[in-house]
Amino acid sequence: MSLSTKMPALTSHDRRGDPCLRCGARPESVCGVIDDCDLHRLSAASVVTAFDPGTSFISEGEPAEHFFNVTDGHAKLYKLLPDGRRQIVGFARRGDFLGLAVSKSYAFGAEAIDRVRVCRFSRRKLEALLDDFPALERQLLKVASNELVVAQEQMLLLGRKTARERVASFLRAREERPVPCGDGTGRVPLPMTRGDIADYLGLTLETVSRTLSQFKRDRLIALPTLSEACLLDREAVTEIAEAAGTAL
Amino acid sequence: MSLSTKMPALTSHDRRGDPCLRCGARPESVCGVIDDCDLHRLSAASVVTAFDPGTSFISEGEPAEHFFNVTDGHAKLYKLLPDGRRQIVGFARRGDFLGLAVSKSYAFGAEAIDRVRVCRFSRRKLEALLDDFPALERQLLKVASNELVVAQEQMLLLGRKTARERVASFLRAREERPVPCGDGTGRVPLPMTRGDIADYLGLTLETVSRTLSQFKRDRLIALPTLSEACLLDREAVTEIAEAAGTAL
DNA sequence: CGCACACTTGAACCCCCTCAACCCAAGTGG
DNA sequence: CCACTTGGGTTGAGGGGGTTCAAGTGTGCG
Repeated sequence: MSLSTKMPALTSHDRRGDPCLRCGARPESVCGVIDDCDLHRLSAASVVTAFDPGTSFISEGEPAEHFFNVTDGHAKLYKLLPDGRRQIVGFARRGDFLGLAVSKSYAFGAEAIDRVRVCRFSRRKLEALLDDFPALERQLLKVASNELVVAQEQMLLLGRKTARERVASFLRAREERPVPCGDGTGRVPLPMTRGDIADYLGLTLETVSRTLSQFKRDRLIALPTLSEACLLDREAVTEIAEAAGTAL
Repeated sequence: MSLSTKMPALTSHDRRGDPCLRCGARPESVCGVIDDCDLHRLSAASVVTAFDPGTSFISEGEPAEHFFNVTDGHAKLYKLLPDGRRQIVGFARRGDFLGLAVSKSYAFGAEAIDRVRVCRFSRRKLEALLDDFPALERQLLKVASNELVVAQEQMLLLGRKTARERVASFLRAREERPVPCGDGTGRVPLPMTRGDIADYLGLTLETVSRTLSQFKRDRLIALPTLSEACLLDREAVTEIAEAAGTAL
């Protein structure tokens, strides 16, 4: 990748050579609020790293020395109980910022699902960046607020929804916006395992599997491969997810 | 509505009479980061309001025009499903900032438990304050991050803990720091009803009641009144909450 | 191919929910 | 002062949704 990028000797203000400038994650990430001409500050503060599938790159409870910006791949974020019970608190994809939980130690662990690429910032350097770019800080506040809303929605799911409703909600939430599945039905990539989905929805993997099979039998979805679902009847799935049919 | 609510005549520059200066919530709230001499900017932007018990002062889905800073009392924050199922996503007390979820509409409803007093800010005025006081913005980011950590802990509770573990976790989390109960055992104020606790923990009120009774029978807690618990055996309750005894 | 791992499917069980009765304290009004 | 109401809380019996345990069935990759 790095070969043949004919770069004129790097000056602090580089014209087109800055890696952040070409980063595919930039438009979907907090970096988007930084002007092109300031991007070199970002790239100077960050280290690009990649993790193989299954690699755990954040450990719950460890000192939080780094922040991560995911530029490619998927990761699961989880919390554990001493006896091994696991709750996945979120999945991170391109553009997601990890480590927002500004405290002494990480509030959750993170493990790569497929091959994950990240920009890593040290705590110190990120704080310096925040001082210099108020827009970045405001963007982080916005991101954190949105995460909070998502987390509250998940609490409703975990506390009050049935298995059917949870799985339907999950499918709707992970549906990709731009890419419909064949004839306009929603395409849902599922890079994680059924067990991961179960630990995200507060169910067992058997219940997730059974419910997906049920949806398939009812022609609500199709499962062309293990790692992809198609919403054949978006309307119906949405209704189940929002528990709309059971009202009254 | 109520008697004798004489609001101190508010001038934009009050010398020592600034209500924010005397506000008991200030040290526990985001306002704490504002210098004394700038406090008048805060009080000028806010309107003090009180709500009777049972009053709903935020409705989920309504346009989010105001932010609230709770200065006294307790409120429950909740989300509803169409058929009436309810999930309480948090309880707000003195110093808590509501409406952080910066979006077009409120992500949850709020209802006063006891008599609640708040400072109300319009969205527009708050944003102006954020522009002028970067420290306030940073503090909000900190608060939001902490809320996120709490939310993730609650996801673990809702998704993976047993009823016993949930109730024990709740008691430990709501234990008041400074005021021990009599002989050093932890005092836990419970201004909310059993039904509220149940909707917070993803249980039924019967299960909450049964579990509390069980704890009482086992001499782990005492229930001197309906709205107060005492942790007689903090150690044991903590162990149950963290599922520490069940490991291996 | 063939192993390994993930997923599916089935049957029995259990924790918590549902439904229902009862208790108790605080009003309220005659 | 007591009968009645009301709202929250407790306790009990029975049932159900999801889990647990246990085989099977792909499916991807060496």
